[in-house]
Amino acid sequence: MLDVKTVDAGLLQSRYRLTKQRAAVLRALGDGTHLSAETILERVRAEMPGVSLGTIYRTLDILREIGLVQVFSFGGIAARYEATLEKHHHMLCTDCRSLVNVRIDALGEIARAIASHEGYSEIDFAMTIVGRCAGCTKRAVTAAT
Amino acid sequence: MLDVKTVDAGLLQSRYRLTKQRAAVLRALGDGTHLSAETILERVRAEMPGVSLGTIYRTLDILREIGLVQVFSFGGIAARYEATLEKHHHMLCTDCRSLVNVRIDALGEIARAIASHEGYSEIDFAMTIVGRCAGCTKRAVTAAT
DNA sequence: CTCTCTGCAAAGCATTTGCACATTG
DNA sequence: CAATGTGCAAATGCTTTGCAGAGAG
Repeated sequence: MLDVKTVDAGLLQSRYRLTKQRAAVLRALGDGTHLSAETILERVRAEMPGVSLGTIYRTLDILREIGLVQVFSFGGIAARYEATLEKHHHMLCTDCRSLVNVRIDALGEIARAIASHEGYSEIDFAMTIVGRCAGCTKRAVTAAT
Repeated sequence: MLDVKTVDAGLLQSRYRLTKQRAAVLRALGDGTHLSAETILERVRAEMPGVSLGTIYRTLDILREIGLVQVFSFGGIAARYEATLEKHHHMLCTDCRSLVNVRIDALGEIARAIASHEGYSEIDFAMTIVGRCAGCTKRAVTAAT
């Protein structure tokens, strides 16, 4: 989890302030990963009622901008937010929609080689593996019997 | 481009009919790739006014279901549709939002290894490289001078 | 004649935005 | 005080859906 110092430093470097709402969003993100804006709102409201969804989105966008949170969005599913500094990829279950982080170190080299070959600059890349997780696979097999 | 035989066979295998509208959607997709539903609508209406956006979406969904079109969707951008049977990945320009296909054969093995290690079944995977294309990079550099 | 398809318009969902007021440094 | 942040509600953009009539086998 991100500590307050890192966050504060990040915000201050830009012109942003560390308000109660923003701190609450970070706290909400802290102990869980891959939360939707809606879920984050619920968590934040638990300790600070009256916070609006708009503020959640605005905060998440700032945090993404300064690099403290990463966003995962994939066809039609509401975006999921995660407070982390580590580059990683995702594995998504098509049944239960659970999301798991995976590190795939080999990708960086591959992606950069392809991108620079095509003249692309300021590269980022994201790999998403889509399938049926172990739990859902077992459930599906059992149900079929 | 997909020929009518392939399409018709695909549709007939399921309970779907090859209507004029569906044929028009396929024709619209044929010579261009990565079209949004809105663009497809324009093209279809050029030869068949009165077609509705709902029909476009319904058709695209059927074509995806039977495997004749692939959908690319990425955070906040309208989905792009492409009529192709070949597995591939994408490179997206953050400035002009152009989309380019890339084949990265090495990924299959990597993805399958990771997925099966975690117990995932029925795997698919998608890599998206995000950056600034050659054209936009040049333009940005020129603008900065 | 039955089943599938279509256009239309309305609804849905996630996200963004305008505005007046509150808060911060 | 000047700049930034907030809640609220309305607006947006993309996509889906219900329905009644049209078309296909």
